[in-house]
Amino acid sequence: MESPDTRQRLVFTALRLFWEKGYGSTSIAEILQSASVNSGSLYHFFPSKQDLLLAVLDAYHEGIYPMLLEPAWAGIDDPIGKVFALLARYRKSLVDTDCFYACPIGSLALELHEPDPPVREGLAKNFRAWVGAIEGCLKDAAARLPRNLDRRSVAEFVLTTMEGGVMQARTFRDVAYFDNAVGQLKGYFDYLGRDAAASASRPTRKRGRSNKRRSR
Amino acid sequence: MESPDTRQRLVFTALRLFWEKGYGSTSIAEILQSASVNSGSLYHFFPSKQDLLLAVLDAYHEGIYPMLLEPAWAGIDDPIGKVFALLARYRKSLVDTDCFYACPIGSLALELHEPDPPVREGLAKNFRAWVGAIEGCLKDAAARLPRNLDRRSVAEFVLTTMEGGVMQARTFRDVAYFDNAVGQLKGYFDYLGRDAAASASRPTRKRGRSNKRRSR
DNA sequence: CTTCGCCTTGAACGATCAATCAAGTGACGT
DNA sequence: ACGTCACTTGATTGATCGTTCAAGGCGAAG
Repeated sequence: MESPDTRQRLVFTALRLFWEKGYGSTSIAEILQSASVNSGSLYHFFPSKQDLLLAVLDAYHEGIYPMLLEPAWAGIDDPIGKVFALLARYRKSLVDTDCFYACPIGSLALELHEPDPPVREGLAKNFRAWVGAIEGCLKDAAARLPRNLDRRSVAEFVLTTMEGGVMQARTFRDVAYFDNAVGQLKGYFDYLGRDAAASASRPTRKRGRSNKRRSR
Repeated sequence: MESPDTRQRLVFTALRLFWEKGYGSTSIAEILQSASVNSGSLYHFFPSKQDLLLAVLDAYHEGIYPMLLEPAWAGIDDPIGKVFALLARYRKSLVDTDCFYACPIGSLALELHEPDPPVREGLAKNFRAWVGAIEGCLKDAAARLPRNLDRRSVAEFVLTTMEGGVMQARTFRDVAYFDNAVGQLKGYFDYLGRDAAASASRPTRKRGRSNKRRSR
């Protein structure tokens, strides 16, 4: 495959290296060598390393649907099944890399302590897209979840579980920690499902307890 | 307070700086200046920067009970209350630092991509101690949780939730994301509590479904 | 052919990094 | 008084960092 587009090759190479080694530990020289590009070309397109990072975050964001969700959801119709199919994809990523790499955004989010607003926004944008996809599944699940359950909040919690599970699996180099996180989340969903079924068979009781989100 | 112990001053200083800026972004020179120590002294005690990191991880491990759990649990007897009191302490840390810093171990765990076994073991040891403390609470909760619920797995899930919630709160610079994670976890615990109460009033049914952990 | 502008080349720069080391200090045992 | 040794001093090292820049290639427009 020929790749005449230097800019794109740089972004993809940097994406891979940042994923594998983190942002701070990936040197410009390494990116240049991996992409077979000279420093002048890089700095022609990106004024600084941080601008390259921003381009990487954009590229990742662009790829969330076609590269992540689409393949993960191939042949899966059940909306809640889609949620766990996506988690299964991260599991595969962990297993394939001996529990080294999974979600590049999460790693970058905790590595970058700088307050640079554009970088943070790039990370946040990725998280929002991911959560939005899960939220869509939960909305599609309709009556299988409690009626007044805040779908967005639960979707954020799925991200919480995924990232926390990945962190532990990486630290212990054991995918069982990720499996446990997913298993507990599954338990939570089971409870939610039973709750929805129970209140459906007992229509419109008054007591309006429910998982409402706090104001933000 | 006088501090004649150079070694200890180095460890505490490094602990603080690693917490604030991460490991890779904290230079030896910065540690030396902050601790008012010369490089020769540092390298007298620690052969390399990584050895200093190991000492920091040890020190943090030593401090988990006296510096973290003890103050978080002061005046709290309810075991499940202790779990959420600990989470509340991380919340306070987030609020106090404008959502910059909370759990130093989690940040380091995702920053350090190196496979150095001793470092990973230092991180894992800290996680294990934390999970062990939560596990103790869950065991104390006794009948308020389903009888055959795996306490260790749920304790690991509490860590998952905390770390995932901190990651999102940091990225969005908004503690509401941490609050949501804790709120969802609370919802899960509510279900577990109701489940325990229900099966207690209906003693010893046969169907032994339950949150068993996978083999590891 | 000339000119212009995009893109590439790659040596070089100053800053900063972790780490070194020869020289020294001072408390302590003998 | 002397030797020993744990500890300190701080200049210095070589490597590596992100970044710069003068020079040149090259296709398209005039």
